[in-house]
Amino acid sequence: MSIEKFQYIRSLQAHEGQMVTIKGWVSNKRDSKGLVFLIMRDGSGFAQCVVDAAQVSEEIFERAKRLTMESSLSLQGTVVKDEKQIGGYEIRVTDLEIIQVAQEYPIAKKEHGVEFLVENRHLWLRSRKQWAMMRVRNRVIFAIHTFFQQNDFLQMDAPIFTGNACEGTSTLFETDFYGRPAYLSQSGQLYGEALAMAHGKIYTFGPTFRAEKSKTRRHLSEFWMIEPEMAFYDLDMNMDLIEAFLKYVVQDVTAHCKEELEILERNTAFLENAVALKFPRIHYDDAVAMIRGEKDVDGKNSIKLLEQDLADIKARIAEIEKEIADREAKISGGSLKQGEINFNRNKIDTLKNEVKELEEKANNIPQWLNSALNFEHGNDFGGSDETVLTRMFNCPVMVYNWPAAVKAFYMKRDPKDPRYVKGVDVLAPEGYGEIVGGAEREDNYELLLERINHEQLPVEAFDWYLDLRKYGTVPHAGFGLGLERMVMWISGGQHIREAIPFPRFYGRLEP
RNA sequence: UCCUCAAUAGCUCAGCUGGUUAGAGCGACUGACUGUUAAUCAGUAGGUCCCUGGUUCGAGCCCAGGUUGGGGAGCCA
Repeated sequence: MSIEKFQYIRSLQAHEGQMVTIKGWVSNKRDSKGLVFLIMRDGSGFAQCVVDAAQVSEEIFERAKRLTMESSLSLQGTVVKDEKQIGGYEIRVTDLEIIQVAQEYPIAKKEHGVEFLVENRHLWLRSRKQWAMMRVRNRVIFAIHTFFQQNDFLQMDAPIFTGNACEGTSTLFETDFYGRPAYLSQSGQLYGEALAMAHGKIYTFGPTFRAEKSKTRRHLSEFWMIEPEMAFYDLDMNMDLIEAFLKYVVQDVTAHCKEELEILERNTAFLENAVALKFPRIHYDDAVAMIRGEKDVDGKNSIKLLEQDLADIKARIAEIEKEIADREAKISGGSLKQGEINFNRNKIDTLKNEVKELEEKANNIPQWLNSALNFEHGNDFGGSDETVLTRMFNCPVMVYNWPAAVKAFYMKRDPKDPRYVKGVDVLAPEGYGEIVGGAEREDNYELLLERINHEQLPVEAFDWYLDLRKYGTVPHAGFGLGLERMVMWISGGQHIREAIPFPRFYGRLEP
């Protein structure tokens, strides 16, 4: 594009040795008598810009000195290669215009608490890790569209206002629709099925809403879901598609977001290995046996692994506590310089936080163990059961053929054993939980009607949906992917609220 | 809704067994320093100890109730 008369940090490489104009913000600053080091960010990346009193006029040097964190400016300078720098290049400044000297910026370089950061989400988004996370999200979205478009899927949108609860289970947000109650959609799937009967292969990509009072790092009240629906697909084809799709997205993101994943300190070797493996497909019955520890996988036992994890965490806590005590002894020893004392204090702060998190984990594991050991065949998996199961694998696992009682009415019965439905859940490794839920749909009018009645759902609300089984019904299948959970897994983040620009969850409506 | 942990300076935290005027680091501000990578060094300002009630000669600390937040369960992507 030739609209801009300035350059972006991302493209500095192409301008080595040349004069460039950069417009952006001060993300950090260090100065001494004759030098000011500005870490500039311009949205495309970060770069150190050096203002040398010997090289610029007194006025320009004074301007550089006046800059505060997050001040906005435009500067010119020469691009110089410097391996030590973030992007590999730095800028020797020759001219500098201040756009605004920012007021005291609330987000400091030091660690902050979660609540403070979420409260300042509109500013937090500027910091390096959040910047990287949003770029990963962007690439995930792009890869999803690319995959489906290249495979002849049409993107079609489902409505957000709905008159009925599609699954009737989860809690819905109620709104007023011209005097009638309407609900914010919790899935576009039923509409996706109608669209698949018109276009063959489609996918929806839109926001969904769940009024669950969940307070965990895996839940949001508003999140984005991708729901493909394919005519003439059965469960096996569905699973083939899910596997190919997930692998494509992961490979595309790891190939195109190297810098971002590095900033996020993501272990990409794990991801690359995960998508090189064939995703295990496990029958529900086998999964239950594995969770209970009755069935080993490659010599690994779920219960023993969990017990080992607990022991490891406890050992780690003891280790950290010893380090904290050592550092405290050093500080009170009195022979340290101020700088060393500060360094040790900061280190102790970080270590204490780590202990806090480990202790929370250690508190939860016994409950998880209990839940795994006493898991009853026929139940749905809880969050901890998923973790217990996926802990044994280094890639996503697919659990298929679920007990009909715990799954939605629209899932097709397995003709070989009608106690089960042809549904599949894909569980991400490393504790990220369920990222995909899918199924072959019930395509028989009578059986579907029977299920709707059995679940005591209002039949009249499903008239149009039942129509799909009257006018040329065909076998079909589809699935739903939670965008933020996918972003979380790929980026290795700790909390789903970091995977969406402005998270909405229980108790959080601003900013 | 349940279990569990927490709330002290703008931020992250310390504050011992209940005892006089509540501390540190970071950030901000002033100054020193030619290459820093969370720079360093000296100094200055900055407090409704979440709220209400109680116990006590005396409460940041103990008790009761509440509010807000973290983690988990349930539910789910």
